[in-house]
Amino acid sequence: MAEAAQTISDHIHKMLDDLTRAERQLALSVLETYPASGLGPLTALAKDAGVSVPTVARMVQKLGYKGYPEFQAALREELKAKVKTPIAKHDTWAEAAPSGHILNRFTEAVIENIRLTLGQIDPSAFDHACNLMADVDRHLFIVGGRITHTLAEYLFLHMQVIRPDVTHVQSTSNTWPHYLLNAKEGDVFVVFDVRRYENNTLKLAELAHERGAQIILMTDQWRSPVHQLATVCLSNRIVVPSAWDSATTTMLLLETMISAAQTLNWTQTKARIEELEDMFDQTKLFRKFT
Amino acid sequence: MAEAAQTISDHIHKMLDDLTRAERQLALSVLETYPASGLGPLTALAKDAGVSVPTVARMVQKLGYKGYPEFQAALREELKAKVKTPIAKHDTWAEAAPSGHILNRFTEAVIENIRLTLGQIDPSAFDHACNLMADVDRHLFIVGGRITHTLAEYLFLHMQVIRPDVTHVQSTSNTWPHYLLNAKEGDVFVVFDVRRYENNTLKLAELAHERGAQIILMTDQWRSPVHQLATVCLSNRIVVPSAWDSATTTMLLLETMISAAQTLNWTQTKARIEELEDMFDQTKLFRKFT
DNA sequence: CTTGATGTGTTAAAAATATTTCATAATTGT
DNA sequence: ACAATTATGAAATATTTTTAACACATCAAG
Repeated sequence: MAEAAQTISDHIHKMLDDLTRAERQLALSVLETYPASGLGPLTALAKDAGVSVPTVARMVQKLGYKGYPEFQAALREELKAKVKTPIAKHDTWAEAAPSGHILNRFTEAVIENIRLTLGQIDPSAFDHACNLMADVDRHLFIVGGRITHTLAEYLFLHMQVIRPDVTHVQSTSNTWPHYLLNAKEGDVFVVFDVRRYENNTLKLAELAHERGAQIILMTDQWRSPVHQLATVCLSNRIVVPSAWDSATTTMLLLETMISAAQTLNWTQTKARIEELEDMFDQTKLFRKFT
Repeated sequence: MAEAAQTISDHIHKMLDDLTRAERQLALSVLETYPASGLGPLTALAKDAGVSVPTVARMVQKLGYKGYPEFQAALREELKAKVKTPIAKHDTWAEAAPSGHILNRFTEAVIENIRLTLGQIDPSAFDHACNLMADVDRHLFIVGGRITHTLAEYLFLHMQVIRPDVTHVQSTSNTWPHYLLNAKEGDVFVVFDVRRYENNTLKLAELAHERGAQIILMTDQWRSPVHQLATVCLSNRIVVPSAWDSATTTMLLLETMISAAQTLNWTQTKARIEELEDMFDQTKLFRKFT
């Protein structure tokens, strides 16, 4: 199947000497705008290269493919593989473990999730979300669900240092309506909702939206119904070889947002960190030396 | 012509809201291995995405193309243009953002952390930790600190489903000595302690160790002093371009351990999941349909 | 629970694309 | 220069792919 060694374009290069005039003319045309030209219809390629239709068919057979469609399929495979970054192909992450070990399988999946998630993010929407989160004129509410409340709290802990007026609301708790009383127009809600989307979370989002609040939604690739109310919707890939979904990609995005928000608010954040450190010193919560 | 925005993938992304369920499922599949999947035959794409053939035809029309071939032609054009640009290197994760954008800088750092962390893990120690965690004859205590208690709780929520006898202890709380009363020889403590190592955590670990418990430590590359008491010590890289450290790598490792533990205990886990689902159904906590 | 509207998949017809056949042109060796 | 060989393209055929038509299923409103 012409899988001699490397890429198909290399293979064509090597074959160039064994091709006839018309075929070579065609081959060079294919290489000219590789691989796009080879992915179109045979007829178009022939016309483009200035050769006849059967010439194309004959050349791909000479290259070792059964027919033009098979040649195209090979090109697509190559393209697919190429899009994966070199780091994603790194198939053993824990070098000491076999490639089938859960450490490697799981990591592989997570890296792929990260790649896909980041690839689909709209940076301007992301920046907008960070600006909203860092805006101290707006009260910041952070809403998590049954599992995601851990992520919500992680965000809360950091935002609390970065800025004042941050509240952590747990949608599974029946106390959340009380928090909503304080929400006013222009306030910001960061809502976590991944599959097994929660009714409470949706209700909370609806009420917040009615009150004129801005919603930033952290969800999965299938997107929680909350997304219809959201100002910014960040969807994460979460599928891994496990009975549960992965929060790692969401964690990454979250930390990136924290980092961005902290930069936006740096003067204030710095002062607050110092104050916090002072308090830690006084309570002797931490060890003095590493 | 649908050349409204920039790339076709952007356009699809923007359109996502106007698409129906099956169409969205298809669109996501297209984006997954973009652009390769869209360059193959319609039939293959439909099968790949798990939707019917006409759905594909309808979606591309919704996107503004006259038919599937026109859509493909547009993809090829885009591919042709992309290859011409010399910097086709995939060193940017969020392609739409400049390489200096925090999204790319942060992700780059995290991936590097993952690579280094996984590279240094001893698989047999890792497996040993998973076995201990999955062993239902030992009570499992999960201990987190000021920030890490969120990770601890994440682990707790999942382990709680996988097996009975799991307790979440927060070292910053003054109630933890009470939990220790129940700890007996052979029990397992998963302890989270990253820099700004906490005195309370160390004390707790010491007492647990005295009582003959096994300690699994999740720490950073400099390793918490708890490591001297630990049966297994898993150290993570945590440095990122931020004022704080990253928990993403730790989250990855955690989820991998959950996945491994769940496999070890599968029969029991499965039964427990089913029971849980039943209860969810009865409480109507979740939405029935996506 | 029924109705109407919308979405979705199965099937069949239409269109396009790819392959084969064959006649002609170009090339090579004598 | 002439035959033998090989290469090439036009046209016909076969195949695949795409589109259109229809029927079933699903969901929201009354």
